[in-house]
Amino acid sequence: MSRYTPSEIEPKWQTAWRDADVFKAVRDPGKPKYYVLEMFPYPSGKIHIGHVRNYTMGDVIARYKRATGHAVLHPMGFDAFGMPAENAAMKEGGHPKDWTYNNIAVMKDQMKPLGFSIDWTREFATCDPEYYGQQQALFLDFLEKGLVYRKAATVNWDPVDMTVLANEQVIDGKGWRSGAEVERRELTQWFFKISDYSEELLAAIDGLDHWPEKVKLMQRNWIGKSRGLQFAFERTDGGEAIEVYTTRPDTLMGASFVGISPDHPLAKELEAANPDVAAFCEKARQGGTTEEAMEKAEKLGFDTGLKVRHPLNPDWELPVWIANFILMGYGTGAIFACPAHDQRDLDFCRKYDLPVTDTFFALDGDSPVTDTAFVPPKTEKVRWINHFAGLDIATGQDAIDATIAFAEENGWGKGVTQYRLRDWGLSRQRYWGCPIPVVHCDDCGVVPEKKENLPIELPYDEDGAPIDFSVPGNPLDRHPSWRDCPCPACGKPAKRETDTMDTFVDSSWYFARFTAPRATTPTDIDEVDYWMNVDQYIGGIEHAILHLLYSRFFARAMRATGHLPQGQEEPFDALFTQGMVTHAIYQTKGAGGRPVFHYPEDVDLRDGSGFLADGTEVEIIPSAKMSKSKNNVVDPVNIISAYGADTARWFVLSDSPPERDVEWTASGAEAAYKHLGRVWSLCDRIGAMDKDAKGTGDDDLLRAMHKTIHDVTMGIETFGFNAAIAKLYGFTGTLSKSKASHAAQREAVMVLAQLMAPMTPHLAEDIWAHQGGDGLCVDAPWPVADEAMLVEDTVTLPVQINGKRRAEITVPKDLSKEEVEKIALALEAVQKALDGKAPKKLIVVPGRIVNVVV
RNA sequence: GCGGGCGUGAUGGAAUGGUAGACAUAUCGGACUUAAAAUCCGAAGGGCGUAGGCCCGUGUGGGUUCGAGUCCCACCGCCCGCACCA
Repeated sequence: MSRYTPSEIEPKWQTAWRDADVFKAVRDPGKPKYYVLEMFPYPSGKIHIGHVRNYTMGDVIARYKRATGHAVLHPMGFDAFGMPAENAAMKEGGHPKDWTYNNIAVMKDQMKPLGFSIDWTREFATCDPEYYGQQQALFLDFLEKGLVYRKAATVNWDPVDMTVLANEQVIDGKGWRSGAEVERRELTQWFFKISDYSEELLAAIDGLDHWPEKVKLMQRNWIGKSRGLQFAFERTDGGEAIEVYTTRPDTLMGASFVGISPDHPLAKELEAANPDVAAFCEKARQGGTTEEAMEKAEKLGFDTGLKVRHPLNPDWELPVWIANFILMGYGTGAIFACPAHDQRDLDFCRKYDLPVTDTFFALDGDSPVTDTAFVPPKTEKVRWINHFAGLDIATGQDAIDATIAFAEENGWGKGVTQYRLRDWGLSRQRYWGCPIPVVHCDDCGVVPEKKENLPIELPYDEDGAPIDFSVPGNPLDRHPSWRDCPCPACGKPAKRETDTMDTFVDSSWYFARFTAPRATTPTDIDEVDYWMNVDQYIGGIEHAILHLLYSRFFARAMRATGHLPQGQEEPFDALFTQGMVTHAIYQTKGAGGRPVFHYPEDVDLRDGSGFLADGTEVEIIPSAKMSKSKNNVVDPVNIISAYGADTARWFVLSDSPPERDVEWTASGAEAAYKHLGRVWSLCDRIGAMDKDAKGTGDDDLLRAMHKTIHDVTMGIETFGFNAAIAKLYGFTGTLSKSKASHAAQREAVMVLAQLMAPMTPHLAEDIWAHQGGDGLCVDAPWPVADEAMLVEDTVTLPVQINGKRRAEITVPKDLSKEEVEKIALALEAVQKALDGKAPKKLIVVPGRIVNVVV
């Protein structure tokens, strides 16, 4: 052995691990269990360098936990349903199923050379009938428990593609694929009753001690709990009173008008009777339901001519308007407006010339502004100028609480808790998804499919003819025979539900399925009881809300239906959100000033500038997200063939903290490769030494080794992979300069191999074998730092004068404070500073520092 | 608008309130070489000084402390999330 050749050693050790079956997850009552999971990939057909970083982090944890005596579960699968497969079929022909399984095969071929410690026997794809059949069983259990229901809902409808679009698929009010103006349509859809758990999902966030604060906050905001007052405005015409909800009941004395949503029952009633109202509501409903669309929408109002009475003063009449900015889905779909203390209401009132009261709140010692609405802060002291009978002065939240109490006492309103969280609409008018296992029968209505008929499989073809995916709409809907089936209740001919489930459903319970992937029920209680929860979950911040919230809901719904034991309703004990791998963009200006993007291999980097072959300087935009159109994508396959998996793994962990983005640079990858080569030659050199060679500095080397064990262990435990790698660089340097005995150097290099093993497992294994280690490195227990070796006999203390370092002294580690003081005071620099006077103060922190205050 | 996070050399970044800039990249110098590459050794925050050394320095300003990159307050800048939610 003389050269580091990853292309030889990596396959060799992967074979050795496979032959020894070392990564099979085995329940072992004698060991603590550890379940580490990375968010599983969508099988796009190519692994991305971001996947490499994600799975490498998980692999470091998994290998480390294995070495520290845990029974580890580290599985992998594919989140395989979804639109890209259908889009590919539409564009290029072929079948979504073939496309998906081909991609899975290709991606596995790309992942396996990376040497992850994955138990591949547990692999599944969510499009396997075996998996989605169990998902259908879960659905039926949820249905029975009342956790799934059908209702009419407003959705984004693409009239050309004839499908519902998710909000993200609506761009500027148009369908992202067809370009057609999106309509809002009432459709009967299936919903998960996630709102049943609003309070529980919110409250339990407090217990997620090992989740990023940022993610917890995003979830709290998403659930959006608010406390307010609900009450009714009586109509002067004696019609049904209008219920409104407000979080600022304290502004009631400034009410100007009552507004209702165009989707409010009253608006619909008026619409039927009056074409003008109908025309307005039609206009108001236009545009998508996206935030973007609503942001741009102009505020529109329509005076219904109706009047209501103020609850505190029957003589005070307010007009009723229909306004496009009022959402039917929040509160009661009706509001009262207080222009003095709400900017949006003020804008509306000015536009339509509605009454505006004086402000009646003021900050203490501060006069309210008159041209813009003054929003009384909830948290600060506010003086309440006008007041209700019996209520005088209140401050902030107290004013709100007082008004609610006042309304309840007087019987005209009640305190209500609202959540922003909506029930989860799961119906998709798509082929490539999990069929919803229900049947529509003319006599029996909506009937659940019998469990023994599961899985309800997607039809591959149309009774022998290929399915035509180029026709818009859902192929299931026009399938000649798949729809037809007997009613599970009465046996008469009936029709299947043709909607499929949102793909987020698939990823909401896969973590539980990994514990028993071949079970004939959704979960095996013994297995989930042993392996769940996921001890460490790792993935991108982009899933901070939906995927994680849905999974938390699913765990609760699975608990309610007996698929998870009590106490496992929070599936992820610890969550880590990793940053992206970025790459610089190299661009020049082309015709018409349009940017032209250049591939990294076409750019010559010198002194921080980049040049093309013809000498043109390129503009370098650092740290950009990788994008095909910007020509800055790094393909892991190329990296592995050039440098090997260990280099790729080492590099994506080095330099940047794992939660932050890391910029891929050619020089950085090159440096990682060189370093691994140096470690290799070091091992080679030590292997060639005379076995009985004596040397000097054994103690120093072994102390450095134990310090490194300590630091690297801490680094891995705290996700400080970049810092752990820096320590390993340092220790490699120490070892390469060491003149210690062969025995000491051999010990050091074997520990080095073990410490590097989670990051660069193949290299570690090879060093281990070369030095004659027992068995496989992967089976060796993690080295333990000897506490005694971490403490030096002598310590070097900095001596500060007034907090600035001026000298240092080297003293025995347990020298008394008094002795240290004496030595410090005797220093020339200290004597000079003291100038014959006694120090004002003398601080000695043993083993740390001396500070002389003059 | 609301909420959160982050500002450290040329660059990515280290640093339980205790020697700021570990480690790495880029740069420069040296060794080896006919030469280059590779490899190895070394320098390097800024300023002043021949030197011993001194002064300044973690976005800006203040505060707490013997001591602040780290804690507190205000401001500036950047990034992210949410948002017609009544």
